[in-house]
Amino acid sequence: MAARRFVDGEGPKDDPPAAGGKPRVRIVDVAARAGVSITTVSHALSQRRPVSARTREKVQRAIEELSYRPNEAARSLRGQPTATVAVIVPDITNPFYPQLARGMQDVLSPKGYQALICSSDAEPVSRREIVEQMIARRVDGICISGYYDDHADAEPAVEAGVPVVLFGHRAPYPGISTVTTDDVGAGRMATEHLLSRGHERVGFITGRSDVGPPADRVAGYRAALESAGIQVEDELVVREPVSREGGAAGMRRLLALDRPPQAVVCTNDFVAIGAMGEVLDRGLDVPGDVALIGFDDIDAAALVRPGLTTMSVAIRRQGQAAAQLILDRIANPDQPPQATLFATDLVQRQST
Amino acid sequence: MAARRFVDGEGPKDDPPAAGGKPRVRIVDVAARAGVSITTVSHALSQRRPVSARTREKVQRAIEELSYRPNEAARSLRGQPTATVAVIVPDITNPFYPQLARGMQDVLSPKGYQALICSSDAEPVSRREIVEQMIARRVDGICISGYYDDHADAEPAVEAGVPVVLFGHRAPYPGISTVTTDDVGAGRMATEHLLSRGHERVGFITGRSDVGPPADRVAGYRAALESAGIQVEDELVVREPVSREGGAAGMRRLLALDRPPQAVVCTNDFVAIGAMGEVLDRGLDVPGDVALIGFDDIDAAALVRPGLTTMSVAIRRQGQAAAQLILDRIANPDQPPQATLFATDLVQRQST
DNA sequence: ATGAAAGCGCTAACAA
DNA sequence: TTGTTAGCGCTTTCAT
Repeated sequence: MAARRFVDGEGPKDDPPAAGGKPRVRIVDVAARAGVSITTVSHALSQRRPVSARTREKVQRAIEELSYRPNEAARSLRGQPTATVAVIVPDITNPFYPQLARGMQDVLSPKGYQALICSSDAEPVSRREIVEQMIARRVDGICISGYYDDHADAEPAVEAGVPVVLFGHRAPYPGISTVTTDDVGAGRMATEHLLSRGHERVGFITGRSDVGPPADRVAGYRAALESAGIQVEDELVVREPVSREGGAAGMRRLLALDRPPQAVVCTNDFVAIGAMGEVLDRGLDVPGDVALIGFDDIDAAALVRPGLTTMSVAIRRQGQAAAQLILDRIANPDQPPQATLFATDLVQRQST
Repeated sequence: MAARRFVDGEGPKDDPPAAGGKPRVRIVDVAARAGVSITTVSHALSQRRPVSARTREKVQRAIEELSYRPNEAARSLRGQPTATVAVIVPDITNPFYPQLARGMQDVLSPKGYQALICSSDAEPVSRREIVEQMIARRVDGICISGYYDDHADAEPAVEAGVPVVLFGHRAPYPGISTVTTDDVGAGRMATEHLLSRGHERVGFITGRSDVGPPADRVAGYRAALESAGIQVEDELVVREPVSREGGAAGMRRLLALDRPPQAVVCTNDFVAIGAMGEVLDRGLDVPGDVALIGFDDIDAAALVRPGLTTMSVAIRRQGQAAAQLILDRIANPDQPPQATLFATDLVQRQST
């Protein structure tokens, strides 16, 4: 599907300011126009020292007439804060992260801060590289999300004295605040929900990693079964890629067992939706033959039919908390780092 | 204007770097450690003038030992490009835009550019404000997406000589390149698909706006009907909010007609999924009783059952094109702006 | 092949 | 209340 592409009408010399654009208006230009010194312009802007009403008025007008806008590079070179916070995510197309970013904006924007969202998905720029770049760009704070328990990438920020929040990390670390979901609790709650619906054989489709949220959720699952006096059977816990296809594959393996489970916990909603598809494709019923529960409450969880019961991680609220943590540390750098743990909510739909 | 960026009493304090973080390593530190001048360090880094192998070696080592990283603010103050491109989107939680951003990264990242994604959803920061802020931050290019045919917000960038691409705009404008979907063609193709399946009464659930993609898609729908010699009936075109709820509401209205349509075009996938839910909730069949087609091919379109037939806008590829356009103009600022029009693809699933 | 020094545009200490 | 001026850390002539 090649795009049809055509050159814009005419116009070799349509625009007089052919290339490059006009040279930018500087503070001296404003000062000259207003008939004052650059210091006065600077202070009229920052309000950091008294400026007579009449002078401020003149400066204001000059600024508008010239469309002046201070050069941020020069400002931050002088040590001014940039009023920006970097939000580093591993994959912008994973709907989880935009929600996180939105939550942060909920808090940052009213305070005059701009969130710069950086996605590290596209090589060759590594996450650490982005962190260092953001420090070099003088952001006032950094939120790093996505990989588990790896604070190495946050170190440059700590060293540079830039407030950092690690998202999804459990281990607090000197100088680093964390915001985390209680995944063990979530795994337990999901499993208990299934048990309470009368299912005794409960399976679990998880990822291939031994750490991070997927592993914690399995731990919660095991704990719930043990509390209920049910033997944990290894064959009921299958590992597959964390994706829709992985969910389908996992469900195929579970259904192929001699005694397949009546209910399955899936490590996230994509996996659950894939698993659901597999069940429905076989002419089986959800939740009649197999009940399903996922994690995250992505948009699609409410969109599929039957609606997917899921553990909601309130990601947006977590984003808000992360932003607040960063703001707090910007305001008070001496404050010790904090670890915030978020509980999850069961969102009951039709799949259980 | 942009003078005050902080809400009263909020924002970064003006106190000195009281705690946290060693002072940053500067180029002089590297020079001292390597026993050379800062000029040499600079050139060892930029390769802009020959440096003896031995000297470069020394400088390299000093840089590593000190973890030196050039201050970007100082660089861009000297007029250096920042190797960053701003991607401004209206709503980061709309899955359309992350795909766009990802497409841009596909192209930007291998060239060493970093995409800074800014979402304007959170008030009070307006889109224009973000554009100006990005210019002040000296990005090398800006991609603005989301609102229709409003190039006002792009003007500051044009004036500043910063390459801009407008996404989703049809009207080329002096100094501005555009990337657009052929929405009229898409509306026509969707409608023709339905007609070719034997449906004669085809409805349309659209948004409330008279401009932009939704309106264009309706125009294509009308054109297709006319080409087929079918009378366009106004009652078959209903306007509702562009959302899942809107889709359900629109479908209710269509089903309440004396002669309801056998097939319905929905202005996007959310609307279509809402409409689908309404049909299924009544015990009717999709596509047996009502065939449905949407636009955009969001993730959920493949996830729902029956799978939603939809017009795919290849958003990621459009992002790539937009990025390439920006890169081209960075490389050659005198080049006239271009307008790129993207055709759409029919993605056939089970809803038609 | 290497250095010294002049700014880039801004803020703030110091003067008036 | 306002102005003068010294840098912030870097790149880049212009010398050597």
